[in-house]
Amino acid sequence: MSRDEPNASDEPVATEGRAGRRPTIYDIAQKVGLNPSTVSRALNKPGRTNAATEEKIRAAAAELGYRVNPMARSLPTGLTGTFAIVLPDITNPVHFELIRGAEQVARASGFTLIVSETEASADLELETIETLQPSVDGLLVVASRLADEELAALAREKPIVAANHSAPSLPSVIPDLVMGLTAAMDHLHDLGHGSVAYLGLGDIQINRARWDLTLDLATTRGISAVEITVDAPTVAGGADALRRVRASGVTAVLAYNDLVAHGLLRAARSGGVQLPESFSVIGFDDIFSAELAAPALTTLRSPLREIGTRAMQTLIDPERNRVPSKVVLPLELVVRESTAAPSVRTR
Amino acid sequence: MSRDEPNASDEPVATEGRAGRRPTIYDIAQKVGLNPSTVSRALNKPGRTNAATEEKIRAAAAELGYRVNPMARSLPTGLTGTFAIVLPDITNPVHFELIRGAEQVARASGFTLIVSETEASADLELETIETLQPSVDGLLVVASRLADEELAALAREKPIVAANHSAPSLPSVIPDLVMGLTAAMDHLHDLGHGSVAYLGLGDIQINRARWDLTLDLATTRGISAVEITVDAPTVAGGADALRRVRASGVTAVLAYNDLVAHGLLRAARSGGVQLPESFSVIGFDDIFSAELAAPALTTLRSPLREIGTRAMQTLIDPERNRVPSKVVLPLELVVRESTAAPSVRTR
DNA sequence: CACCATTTGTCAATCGGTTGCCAAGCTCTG
DNA sequence: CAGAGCTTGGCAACCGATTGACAAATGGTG
Repeated sequence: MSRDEPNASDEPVATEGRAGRRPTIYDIAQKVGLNPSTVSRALNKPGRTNAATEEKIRAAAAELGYRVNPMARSLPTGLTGTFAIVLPDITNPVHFELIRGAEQVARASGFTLIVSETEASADLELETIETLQPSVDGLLVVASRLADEELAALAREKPIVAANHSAPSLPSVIPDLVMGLTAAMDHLHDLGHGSVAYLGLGDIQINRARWDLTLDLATTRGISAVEITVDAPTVAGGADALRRVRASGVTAVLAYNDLVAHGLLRAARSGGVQLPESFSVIGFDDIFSAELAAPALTTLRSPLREIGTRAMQTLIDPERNRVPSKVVLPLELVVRESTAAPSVRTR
Repeated sequence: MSRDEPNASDEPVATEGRAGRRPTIYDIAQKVGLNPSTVSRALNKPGRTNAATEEKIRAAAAELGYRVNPMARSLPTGLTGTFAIVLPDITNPVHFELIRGAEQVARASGFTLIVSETEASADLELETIETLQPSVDGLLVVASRLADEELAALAREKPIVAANHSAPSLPSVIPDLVMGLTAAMDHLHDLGHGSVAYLGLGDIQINRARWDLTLDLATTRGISAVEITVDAPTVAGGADALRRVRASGVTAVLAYNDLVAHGLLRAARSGGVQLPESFSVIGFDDIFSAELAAPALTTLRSPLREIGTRAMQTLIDPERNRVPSKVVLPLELVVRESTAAPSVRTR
């Protein structure tokens, strides 16, 4: 099988298009002596051509190693066979499972997935969506920083589905905050906590929803609640918040996500602060590392994978992606070691 | 701002193409009274048209909100402005930073990134690459399961760069195994270990390279070495291996990656096995959760982000992506709590 | 056997850009 | 002021598919 052209010096190898370029439907048509349009129909419109003809064409296509050129196809049809997922931060483990869920559904249906990161910037998110729109059949926006009206305007161009946050004008797939936060507050209340700090992200929609609800549920139970804002939803952001948490005097903390909780745990450990003796911590999402931490993290398990799959299914289904439906998935409390009764100092 | 068409029942809203479709260069041409080809040149060939003309065209384009249609452009040029990254498992944190590095470089150069997962299957990887090829200008394959010859054959179609594993026929970007594993073995040797188990993945290229080298370095130092194969490079795979690790009687373990190491740590903790007293563990990659584990994981820090950026740079640069260059990046040992001298049982 | 209804394949336009070639218009020089 | 040389814009072909309209072929019926 040795290639017999090692003397390639004077060959037109420089440009990418080598002589034996990809076969097209014209090549197939010529080979079987039919019109290209017949080839196109044989390959894509079942029943539109004679079974024998179709078979002959398929055989020729297989022999030539033909593959449809998605770019060429998208021009007349306006359909690209591609979806994009737009998220604030690729490296946040929360998004991995979500991406995977979306990717698997897309691929199973023959679609390709473009992934794009917005670095948690609204401007960049807008720019990204606009740039991507001509190349895709729809978009999945995760934890968007854009206002509902902006998203609604963009969605007039191509369908958009919101994942992990709620956009009233769009179909959205979100975890059941009421269910999850109720369980978390009940848990703290049962343990005897009388105060809680919510470690949040400030003024973005997804964060507002959580804090408002937390406040409601806490006061209903006679628990005092304060909000402490972190700079970023990351380990570093959580670590930075330790001083303020301690200063606040609360006995329990509800973190915006597990990364923030992890940061708090790590800062506590390296600062010699005993957890959960000094204060309890509840995370959000249940990323894979939650159970690996010390102490293992009590957290709200978000059905990330399913959020991704359901969101992508909604996007693919033209029936549903236009109406602002809302899919709410269960959010369960997973109790591990980072929560305990307050003021039971072991030393 | 209330939309005045709630009575949409008889309107042609069903089909996606609404009346006010995207503007094209023909619209711009008409608006300024010039030929579409002039518009195309004004927008893309700096200096090819009169400055005044260009300005007029740009103004019209901006006013119309024109955006080039990537699909239409790719047809005559054969260039898509898109790259794909193909990896075995999206949810492995190892790949996050790598993806992010690649994505940032791609975006900074105006390219779009497609992400595709192969579920660690060679067949699926081949299928994926072939499917994606017509849609992209090149591919980044991470920890490929394909043989070098297969990759070389595929690379004749579109450029391919290998990341995190070495493919002799392709440009590759890899961590410096010799540097890293030497440091790891020196560390174990200094601590006084006389035996080590390598927790590997079996017969794939990236794993072979590590095990062969580990074996060399161990024997040179008079350390006995055995290979223990895990089913999957995951937390579950690592947890499963605990029994075999204990049975082997080694005092130290080198894991294929941090996920496997994490699994081992977790299984040990829940099984009441004290670490690092019973045996030391060294991971690979230094994913973000390594320092969060208990005990915090000693590991080889792989420059994931930089692997991603360098690989994407190589892919973008037509000078380099054809020659099988090899970029080797430093792999450093990060000592934390999971390694200690052997047989110093604290109890 | 004439005629109509289906099936099946062909023609040609189209999607939205890019680009080689050509010609008109301009400037500059001798 | 004629001619060379350069700049600038226009024409038309082309990339690889899809699809509406139509015609040829086929089969069935009275």
